[in-house]
Amino acid sequence: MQEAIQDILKKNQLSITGSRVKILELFLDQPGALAHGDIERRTGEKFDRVTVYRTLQVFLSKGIIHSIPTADNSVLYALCKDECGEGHHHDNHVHFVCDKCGNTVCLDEVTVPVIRLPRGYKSSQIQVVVNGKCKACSRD
Amino acid sequence: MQEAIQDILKKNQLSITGSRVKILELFLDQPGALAHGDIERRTGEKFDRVTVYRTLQVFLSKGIIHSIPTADNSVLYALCKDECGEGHHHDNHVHFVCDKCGNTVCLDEVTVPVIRLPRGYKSSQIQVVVNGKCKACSRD
DNA sequence: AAACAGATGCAACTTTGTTGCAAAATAAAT
DNA sequence: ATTTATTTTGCAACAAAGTTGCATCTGTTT
Ligand SMILES: [Mn+2]
Ligand SMILES: [Mn+2]
Ligand SMILES: [Zn+2]
Ligand SMILES: [Zn+2]
Repeated sequence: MQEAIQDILKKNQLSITGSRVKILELFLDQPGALAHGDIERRTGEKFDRVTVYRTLQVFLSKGIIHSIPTADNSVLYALCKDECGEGHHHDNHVHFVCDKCGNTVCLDEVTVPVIRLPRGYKSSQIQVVVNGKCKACSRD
Repeated sequence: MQEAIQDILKKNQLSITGSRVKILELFLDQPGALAHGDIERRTGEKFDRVTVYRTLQVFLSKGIIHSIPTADNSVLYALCKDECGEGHHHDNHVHFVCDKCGNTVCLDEVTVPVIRLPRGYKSSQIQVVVNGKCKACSRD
């Protein structure tokens, strides 16, 4: 685990620091997406708010995490599983937001569909966010 | 024009006030989506910021406008063209954000596709946001 | 161990959004 | 047309979210 984290940081030419290790750990420890606030809480406010912002920005620009748009316009982040790198993200999967438990997850196995646009429009990226009940919540 | 606006407000049992008329006018005057900030600017800061927030909230709850999630998590609003009403929105169309001119539009003729979810997931709503170049911007 | 580059924390600030309340405007009743 | 009742508005104060500059500290390289 600690090794995997150090690998990720080294591969992206980032120095290994407390906040980066801890925040990466949070992402690797659970399957879903995290909001800035979640991270502050789960680190026990050990790091300055500004440091968390900057760490997320660096991870984002390096292609370690990607951001997820949601219907209520809160900012969520999740680990990139494909081979994303500095500048080029390929996270063309669908995101799912559970209305009951609030969790947001990447559905890596569900790729975004082709959208037929009207004449003249050129698409560069497509974001699909599905709301509903997740596996756990639709059982009961 | 003024009549159409009054009709909309009456139909939704809203009193006819300066801010509501002016803000509806803005939406009717142009084809795209508007952010809160756009509205403040285009009204020439004639109305209090709080009034604009409350007006948008009322319009949203009445089904006069709908909100659009974007990749950069800014909040946009656009007129509902279908028959949306208090509580029930049916804005199942794709949204397009132009990376060049920044405009966001409703592609009313492009309906959101069916998404096959993994076993156990139940969907209640699907948001599709396409980025790229709009008709005007892809010409040059 | 020393030197350098980069990351952190702090303070100060901006932007965005919310709430309570008195004053003003609108709608309804007389 | 006036009065009354109901909404809406603007203001002030606040809270939350995000940004920037700068001095200090930490990690990396030699
Ligand atoms: Mn994802
Ligand atoms: Mn729309
Ligand atoms: Zn759930
Ligand atoms: Zn354009």
